[in-house]
Amino acid sequence: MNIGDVAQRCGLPAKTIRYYEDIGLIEPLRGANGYRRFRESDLHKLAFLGRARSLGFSIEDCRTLLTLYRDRARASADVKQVAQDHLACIDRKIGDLTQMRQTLSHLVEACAGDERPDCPILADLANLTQGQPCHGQSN
Amino acid sequence: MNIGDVAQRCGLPAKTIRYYEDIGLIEPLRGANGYRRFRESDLHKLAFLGRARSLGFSIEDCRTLLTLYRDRARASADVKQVAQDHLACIDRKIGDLTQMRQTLSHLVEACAGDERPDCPILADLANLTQGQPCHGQSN
DNA sequence: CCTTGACCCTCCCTTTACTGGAAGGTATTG
DNA sequence: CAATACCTTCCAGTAAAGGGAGGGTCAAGG
Repeated sequence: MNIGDVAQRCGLPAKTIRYYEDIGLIEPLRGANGYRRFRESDLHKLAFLGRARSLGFSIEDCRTLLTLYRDRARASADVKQVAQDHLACIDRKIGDLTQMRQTLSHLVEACAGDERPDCPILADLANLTQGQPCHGQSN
Repeated sequence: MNIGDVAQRCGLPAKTIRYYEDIGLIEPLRGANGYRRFRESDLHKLAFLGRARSLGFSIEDCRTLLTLYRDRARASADVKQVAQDHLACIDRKIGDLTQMRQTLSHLVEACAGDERPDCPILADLANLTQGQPCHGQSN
């Protein structure tokens, strides 16, 4: 299989597949013409990677997960650890974003949004010493 | 004021302040020795930037917001638009992360986390065609 | 006067996970 | 045999800085 077909089948852009080879996540064979030749196992790995990435795992996490996947003697605890760490990371991000969202939505609601220049959003950005908003805790 | 004092006062690393000058967000003066010399107005701008960045605005948004801030003839509608777009962006991110979180937390809960190799997390990553998880909708 | 240490300067590399494009080789189709 | 659609590598760029090298400057102390 050439890269185009693989891209089609696993839903990853060809560029990304080449990149994954570059960084050593996959090792497709090469034909006499220099084209990459993908086996089913490569396709499988790429699907694994695509799925892991879509769950937000970093490339390094993906590398670890692939290794664990290949390792028949793995402990599921190791996999779980990776996933839990990532979950914690996601929770942190959600928390940060939720904070921002709250502050921002208050400000947006308070803004008239007309032709006049007065704007509580700008006022908030301008007046506050970092980390001390006027309506609660900031970040 | 030298960059160190400014960094102290506005809570941004000196590196970041230099970077903001590089990309044209601020224009501190220069002393005869080549050192940057910051006015109060620069400090003010930097505080503004720090606050805007902490709310998750992109650098380009910050540039726009600073321009609007400086423009006494602005319409608050323009500011509101920027903020609303950003809010929508945040909501999208929260949505994506929440999706991931849900799938991932299910998987983590289902994983024994012991020394045995069997792992529903790996099974999920390996078995699924992209976008079709076994327990509901994926992404 | 000289040195020491704390500043400051610029410049370049690194990060994450790709994406885009140029320049060129190959395979297929008409 | 040409056009088109593949494929190849390499280089550059993205966001928003962070790290560190190599070197200039400033204030204080001996």
